[in-house]
Amino acid sequence: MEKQTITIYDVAREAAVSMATVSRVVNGNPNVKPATRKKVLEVIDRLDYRPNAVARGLASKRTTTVGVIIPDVSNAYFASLARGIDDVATMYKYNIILANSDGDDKKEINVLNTLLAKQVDGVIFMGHHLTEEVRGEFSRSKTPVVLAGSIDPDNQVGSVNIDYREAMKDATNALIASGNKKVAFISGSLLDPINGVSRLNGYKEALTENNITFTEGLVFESDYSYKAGLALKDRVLNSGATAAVAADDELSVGLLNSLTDSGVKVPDNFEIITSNNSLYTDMARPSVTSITQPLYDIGAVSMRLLTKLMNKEDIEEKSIILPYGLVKRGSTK
Amino acid sequence: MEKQTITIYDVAREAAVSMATVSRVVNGNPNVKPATRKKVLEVIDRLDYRPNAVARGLASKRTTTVGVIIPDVSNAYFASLARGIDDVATMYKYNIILANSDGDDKKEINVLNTLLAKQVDGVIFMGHHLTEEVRGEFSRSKTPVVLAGSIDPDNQVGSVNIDYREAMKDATNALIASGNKKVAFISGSLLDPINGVSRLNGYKEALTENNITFTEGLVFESDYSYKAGLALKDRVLNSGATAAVAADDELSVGLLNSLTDSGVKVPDNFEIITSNNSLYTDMARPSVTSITQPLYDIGAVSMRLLTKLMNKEDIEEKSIILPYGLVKRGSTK
DNA sequence: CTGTTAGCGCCTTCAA
DNA sequence: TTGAAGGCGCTAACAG
Repeated sequence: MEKQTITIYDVAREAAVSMATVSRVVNGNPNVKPATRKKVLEVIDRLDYRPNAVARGLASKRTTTVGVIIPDVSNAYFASLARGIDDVATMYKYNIILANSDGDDKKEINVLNTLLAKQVDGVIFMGHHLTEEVRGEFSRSKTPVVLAGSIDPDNQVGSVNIDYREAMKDATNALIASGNKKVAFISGSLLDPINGVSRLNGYKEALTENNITFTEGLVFESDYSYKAGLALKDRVLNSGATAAVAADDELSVGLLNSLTDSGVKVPDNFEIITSNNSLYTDMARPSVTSITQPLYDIGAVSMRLLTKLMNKEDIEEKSIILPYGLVKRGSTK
Repeated sequence: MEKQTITIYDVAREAAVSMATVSRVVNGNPNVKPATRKKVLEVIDRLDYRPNAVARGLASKRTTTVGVIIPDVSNAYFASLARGIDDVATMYKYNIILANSDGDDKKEINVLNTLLAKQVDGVIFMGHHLTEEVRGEFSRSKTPVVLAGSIDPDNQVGSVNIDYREAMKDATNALIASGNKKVAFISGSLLDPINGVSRLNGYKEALTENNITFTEGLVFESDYSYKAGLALKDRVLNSGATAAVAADDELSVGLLNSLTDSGVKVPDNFEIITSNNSLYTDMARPSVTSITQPLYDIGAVSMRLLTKLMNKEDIEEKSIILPYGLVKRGSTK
């Protein structure tokens, strides 16, 4: 037989009070006489009573769990965000349902729907782009949403990011300042606004400021992976580039290693600046100069923003921009 | 006002059938005449009805969500496991509530309790050790549990691992075979059975087979981090060791880099074999020879095992051991 | 193949 | 400060 689950009703009977009273002490409602509270608490302890959160969720319409849609937890960038999210969630007594989407539109929609079916109180979305369909679901649902490390061109939902455009501009300028005339721009899909709009524009602005003509041939659309970086070497060298700004660390280290392994000296003959300042940049030899992003904080602040939204608090600004930096390492002169 | 949530009752009314019938089509019960099924489906579509999973959970006593307790998602090793877990969970229509514990006993207990309060159908636990308290909760609860990449000395719950002892023995033997007389053993806390029992025993066995006397001075208890690896260099060199087997990749690369940076040639003057074959081992220069563990699979198989447990299927063997390997890279001769 | 009827365990007015 | 009663939205026998 199933172990008899003990309910609020059992506690009420044993303590000789009503369910309502038990409910009150369980939920910390102050309107209970200390004496009865104590009595109830004792019975709860004796019976080892555990409130059923599902029943509570049904009755109260709050589940204290939020959905987190992430492209891939095993990617260091997103994993850092996720850690920040969970820590703040825990702090505010929420749990997170984590779901990997691989950045795939269909999966995102599916996952979002099951999350909403499970009545999550809020959703944090990470992804390289937002399809119309996903945005449609967001706006038709009453559930608050925050984008973490992801751009929303329309700015309809909350979001937390750094200024990718400025950061990329700074990185490009730094490379130009050290004498590079041809700086390659390497990113993931340019269809993603974070690359095709924010970062690419920052890159172009730097060129313009330095009177350098933009060339399509120096733009490389790739994959956020170490392998993709390894594979990029020849194309990059053939383009005549003597430096590169890249949107991903694994990608950058891949490029760096294949360059080094084939005899190209970094930074003497080729310089690299990457974007995420993950552990990879520090481990590589030479280590990689990088834009620094407060990844953990982006996650943490996103979750904090979401708690406010769920709480229907007034929000000054739904689109939060966090500061970035640039840390110089061995891959630049 | 809140957007009026539409329920199974609304659909029943509009389709002129009973709630039971609607429930049947929603749940794919075959006992419904195709015509009525079609009719109901149309109404569902027209009303944009979404079943409420919380209510379903309360009524059916199944939430189709499992709890995953993880020390730290931003650690590459655990993140890989987590990805395997989520993929298989999705495959079987489950979602995962992910909770970071930092390997802290208190947090583990807390998290486990809220997970159980939320009526998860099962739990996957990852952690370096299992406290008595946690094991107590496991056994007193009816909820199935599987340990992923974690040892249970008592073997009371399901688990999926590799044979850490044999793997470490092989690695140590390889180092001895290439001429090293003094091989350092570097791991996390020796209080964790995976280190203090499995791995250390494998290391000792290798020594014994080669008539080498075990020395406490060659055992280094450290932290699973890059920094800890960097900090270990002097102590390791002072011990007279000419090689090391290590239990963690970040740790290993830290040691490797601080060795290289201070002029010690790897592998000529010092050899290293690490344990997890993460991307770090491939990115490092020289790259690091490693035991290969099917991390993703450990996660995936754990979740698969859990589905069987939740389904009350007969299990041949609750403790699954997956194969490991050894991949030679630049850190060994 | 379909409908009726009880709950699942808890919260939340509304009275007392 | 406490209790009674009515749901929350859905599933699960059990009839028919």
